[in-house]
Amino acid sequence: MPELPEIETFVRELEPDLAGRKVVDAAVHWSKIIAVPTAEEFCQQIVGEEFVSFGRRAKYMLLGLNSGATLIVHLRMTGHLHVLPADAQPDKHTHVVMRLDDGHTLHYQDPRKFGRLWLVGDVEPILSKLSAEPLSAEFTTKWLSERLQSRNAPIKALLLDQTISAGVGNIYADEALHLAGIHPTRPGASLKAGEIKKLHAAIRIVLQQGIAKHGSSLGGSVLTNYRRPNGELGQMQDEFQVYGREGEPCHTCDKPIERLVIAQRSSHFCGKCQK
DNA sequence: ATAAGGCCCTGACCGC
DNA sequence: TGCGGTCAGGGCCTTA
Repeated sequence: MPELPEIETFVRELEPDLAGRKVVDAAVHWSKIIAVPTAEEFCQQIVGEEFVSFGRRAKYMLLGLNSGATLIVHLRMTGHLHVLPADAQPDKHTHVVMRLDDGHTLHYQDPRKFGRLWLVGDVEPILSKLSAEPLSAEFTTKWLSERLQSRNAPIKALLLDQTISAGVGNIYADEALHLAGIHPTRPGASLKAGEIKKLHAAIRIVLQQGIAKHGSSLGGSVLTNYRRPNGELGQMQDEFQVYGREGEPCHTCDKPIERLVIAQRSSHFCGKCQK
């Protein structure tokens, strides 16, 4: 599923194709995919806009437009944004089509229909609750420590909380906990200072590795939930130590990787390396 | 305030 | 081969 590294890859690789392009026509085929404004207003307002800046906040793509408005895209589970030739036919999972002034079209596809698009003048109301960017200087060990203290929920659940570690999802949470040697069921408040320091470092390391590997791609079907904008697969899945490896030997100690459901999400961990 | 559970969706997968 | 049931899962909402 697309998490911070996947979204970062998306934004970086979309920029060369979208920078300076103007939207000349837009159609929405499934209206709920537009969170703000209405689908009709979206189609009217996006026409004439030019893509001028490309950013990311946590798992949100921020596509800046020449009017000052921002097109925010969240891919959730199975969303894709692709720049395609003009004659590319929308398939049954294509919910938004934007025709560009250079003859290409921008398609938003999403089999699960969980993703959302916002077209707004002010991004703040949508992004205001997010924690600091985990790769920024603002995200310190102290910052993380303050948000874990007095929390009794399992650390795995807390890492998925976007007000604690923004941009971290199920995969990178499992990988970070393994790298830090921390068991996913540990209550947040039970972590010692040294463990939080290790966890803080581990979050940054796995996210940076994910970006370097252009994200992770899983599955081999239409639900292959992440591809780079050019259709290529990411490479991070080859580096996983625990995620999706239930029953396979831990690369460190050979003990089979275990799986447990925590906060309605599957968690993968090594019972020997993670205390 | 925190924590837990439900909901949105539908392709994949399993058992019969 | 076909059918029904179950699962996955991010973020938001409701409930306790």
